[in-house]
Amino acid sequence: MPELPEVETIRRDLVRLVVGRAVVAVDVGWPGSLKDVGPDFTARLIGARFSGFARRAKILIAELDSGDRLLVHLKMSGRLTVVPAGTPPDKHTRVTFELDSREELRFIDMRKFGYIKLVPVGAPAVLPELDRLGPEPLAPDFTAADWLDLVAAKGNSKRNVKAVLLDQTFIAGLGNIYVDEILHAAGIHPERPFADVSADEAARIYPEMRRILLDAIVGRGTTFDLYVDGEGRRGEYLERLAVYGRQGKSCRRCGSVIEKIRVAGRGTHFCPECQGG
DNA sequence: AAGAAGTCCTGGGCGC
DNA sequence: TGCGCCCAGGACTTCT
Repeated sequence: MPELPEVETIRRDLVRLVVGRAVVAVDVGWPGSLKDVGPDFTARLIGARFSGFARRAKILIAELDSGDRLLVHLKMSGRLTVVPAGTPPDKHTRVTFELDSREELRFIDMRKFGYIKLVPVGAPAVLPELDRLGPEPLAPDFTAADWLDLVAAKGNSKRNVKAVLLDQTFIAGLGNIYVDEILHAAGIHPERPFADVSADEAARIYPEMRRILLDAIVGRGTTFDLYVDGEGRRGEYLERLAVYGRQGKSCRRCGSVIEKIRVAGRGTHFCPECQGG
């Protein structure tokens, strides 16, 4: 389940492996992966050269020298990997971009939740997928004061704190794994109503959020299930997780048994001692 | 209108 | 052994 650190890891891999490469062919094995794409999808990509890869929240933005862009959302099970041409096909390969380097950029997505959307050159500058997103937690100009302003603006929400942190329009890029990790590090129970979170507690979230996301990027992401980086390697942050997937095990900080409950429709892991019962 | 619930999808794990 | 059931979850749509 790629979240901000996993998508950022893939982005960096693709900058290294794919920028400068031209598309020589496109094979669409499952058209359902393509979103708002016309019949000219394949034709307008062939001959175009990848010029850069950006990221906004969990969305990867491939930039082509034609001015076209591809928005890629991996959702639950999506993968983007670069393999030598002729590598035996993965069962769940949905779209393959053959490159002029005798390599292939493959979009693999077992659960078919992910998508690739073509944004043609000259399209309106405001894109609905990106426009509604909240701030990037790791942006250099996103300060602790900005975070507290954000919290204050949402301060009367009756939703629990986990649901708010998962809300991409509030803060962008967090998903189920890292929200559990951040709330544990900040010592806040995931079911607490957001409106009841004190200013001190809210202030604790900011540094923990930044530290955990940065550490996870350094570790090349978390492979819990299907995630791999641009070269097909697993992320190393799994072994550093404090609570996610550790139900029944002892808390690394206090030794209490980690619990798993359901919050905001998501499996939610927390320490009853560190996070206040 | 905020917030909750339903929806999409597949494979793995479980109980019987 | 094999079948059916439930679970995983991001974010959009539908409901209350």
